[in-house]
Parts: sequence; C-alpha cells; structure tokens
Amino acid sequence: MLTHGPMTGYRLREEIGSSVGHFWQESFGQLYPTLSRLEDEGLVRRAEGEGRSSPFELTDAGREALRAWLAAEPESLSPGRNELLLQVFFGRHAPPGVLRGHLDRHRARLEAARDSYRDLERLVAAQDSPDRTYWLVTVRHGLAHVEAGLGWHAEAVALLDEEMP
Amino acid sequence: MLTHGPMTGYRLREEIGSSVGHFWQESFGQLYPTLSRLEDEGLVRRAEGEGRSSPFELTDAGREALRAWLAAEPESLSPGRNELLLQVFFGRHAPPGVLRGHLDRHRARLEAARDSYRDLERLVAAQDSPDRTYWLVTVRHGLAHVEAGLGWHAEAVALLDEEMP
DNA sequence: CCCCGCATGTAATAGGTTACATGATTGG
DNA sequence: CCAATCATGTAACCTATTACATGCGGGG
Repeated sequence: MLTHGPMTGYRLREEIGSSVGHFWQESFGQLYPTLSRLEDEGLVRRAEGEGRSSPFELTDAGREALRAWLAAEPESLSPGRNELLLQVFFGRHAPPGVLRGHLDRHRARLEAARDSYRDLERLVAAQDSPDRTYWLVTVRHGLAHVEAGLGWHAEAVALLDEEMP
Repeated sequence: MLTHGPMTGYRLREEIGSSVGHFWQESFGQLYPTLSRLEDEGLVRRAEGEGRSSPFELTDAGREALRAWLAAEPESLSPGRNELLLQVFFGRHAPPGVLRGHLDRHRARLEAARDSYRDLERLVAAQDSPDRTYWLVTVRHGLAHVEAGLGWHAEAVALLDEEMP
C-alpha cells in the first residue's frame, strides 16, 4: 500500500479499508507490530515526519520484496465457513419459514453489496490512474460473486418452495 | 451431523469432510473438546458401544438446541482474505506475465472444482432422501460461485490484455 | 476548554490448526 | 504378525480480533 506514497499506520488502515477492504483487512493489533517488523527487516523506513507523525515509506529492498511477493504463488484461499449454508444443509429440521427468512435477509445484504460495488465500479472506472484496470478487475470480482449469490438465492427459493409449498 | 445417526468423533469428521466440507470444516483438535463440552451440557450422550468405540448420539435437549441454532441469525460471513485479488490489485508492479500465470492456474483450480461439484450434484440429485433438496441447494451454491469465478477469469484476462498487449 | 479525530501501541482473548502421543482392531 | 485404519485426546503454536491505555493537536 505504500506504493501509493508514504503513510502513517493509521492512514494505512484507512487506505486498506477503502480500497482492498472487500477481500483483505488488517487490524491495528496486526498493523503496528508488522510495521515494526518490516522496519527491522529494512523493507520500510520512517520518512521525515512533517508535524507530529512519522509516516512510513518503502525502501528499495521493500520494493524488491513486493515484486517477489507478486511473483509468488498465492495462498489458495480455503473455502472458509458459511453458517447460512450449514443451516440450509440441515434445513429439514428447521421450524417452517425460518430458512426462508434467513435467505431473504441474505438477499437484502447481497443487494446492498451489489449497489456499493456498482458505485465503486463507477468510481474506479472514472479515474485516470495506471492502476485503474487492476483495481477494476478486483471490483468486477466482487460484483460477479454477489450476482452469483443473487442468482443462487432465486434458485434456492424456487427449489425449497417445491419442497414445502 | 448426528441427526444422520450415532457416530464416533472420527466418523463425524469423515462425514463432515464428505458432505459440508466445501463450506465448513472441523479439525480433531476442535472436535473432541467440543464433543466433551456438548456431553457436559447434555446435548449429546455416548450411545451403547457395540465393539470398541463409543459413538455419540443426540439427546432430546440436543435436538432442541439444533432447532434453536437453525432459527438463529447466521453469522454474516466475513469477506475473508483473497491473496490472488491482492496480487491483482497491485499487479502494476508485477513482472510481466506473472499475473497471467496466477490467473490461469486459478482457472485450472476452478475448472477442477466445477467438475467435482457437478459429480456431487449428480450424486445428490440421484438419491432419495428427505434432505435431498436442502443438500442440492448447497451444492448449487458452490457451483454458482465457481462458475462466477470462471466468468470473472475470462473478463479479467480480457481487461488485462488490453492493458499490456 | 473540551471533544473529536489522528496516532501508536499493548494485553487479553479467541479461535483454530498442526503435530504429537497413544492404542485397539482387522485384514492381508 | 505387520501394516493400515479406526479412534481419542493433548500440547504447542499461530494468527487475528477486541479492548484497553495513552497522548497530541485543532476546531467549535
């Protein structure tokens, strides 16, 4: 994230939240110790602090480490846990109507997410930055999955309605 | 999972892996302590052990707890972390071709996952169980998301190829 | 002058995985 | 009889979140 320019840890977290927040997040309890470690390893250094704070900036070694990380095979993301799906799986034992409620509230969350992805898409598409296409691709990922979720919802409701009319 | 019948902890984990494994997984280090806790709480009990092992079975209180959990609002799943997307986001700094390699290997993994979901779908669709529809819905979820991922891959490659022809 | 936002950090805790240790049973 | 599988559990470790503690500076 420091390729965007020198930043304090606090600022860094804001930047993370407003750009890669949909698929990556860091807490302060993680950020500050990590920054110290990176400083020890010579990958970042404290820039001249104008005012009170001391922002961090990338060193040449840091830029090199970034390139190395980009070339490394990404951790194939584990499926993670999805409690809603677990409830669907055992749905036969649920009181009537309960599952439908879970699914409909899920759809509402997906629709809200779709709206915010669309806003973000417009925002990214409009800007003139060398990063533009890369960022757009990550937004399209979010959008594609949210839309898949909405399609699944419709199908799920149809299938389950047959079951218990 | 004990609604399927009494089971040992070992068996339970196998069952988890082969049914809800795509969206939920448990390790032994988690399973055995949890079973002990559930026994203390009176939600499961050790069934008559035919042979060496002592399988667990649901108590009435356990079945009631299952219904209560099914009615509870599911933990809205956190976005999680996706290292591939992070690499795409910072892709401008990557050596040429590297990103494309990551994406193509990702596609191969998705295609393999799609195949195994399709197999599973046939398997579930063919069986005659009161749980059939519920299970099918969870499989369709996996399939929908894998297919969304494949669509995204094609789009991503197209967008990035414009960028660096 | 007081509150809010910027800023840094630590401690407690949670949640989970991996590795280790152990032993019984069974099929080849 | 030996290897693989079934079976149970614990200990170490790791990763990350939450809460807590602290302080500065600027605007109302």
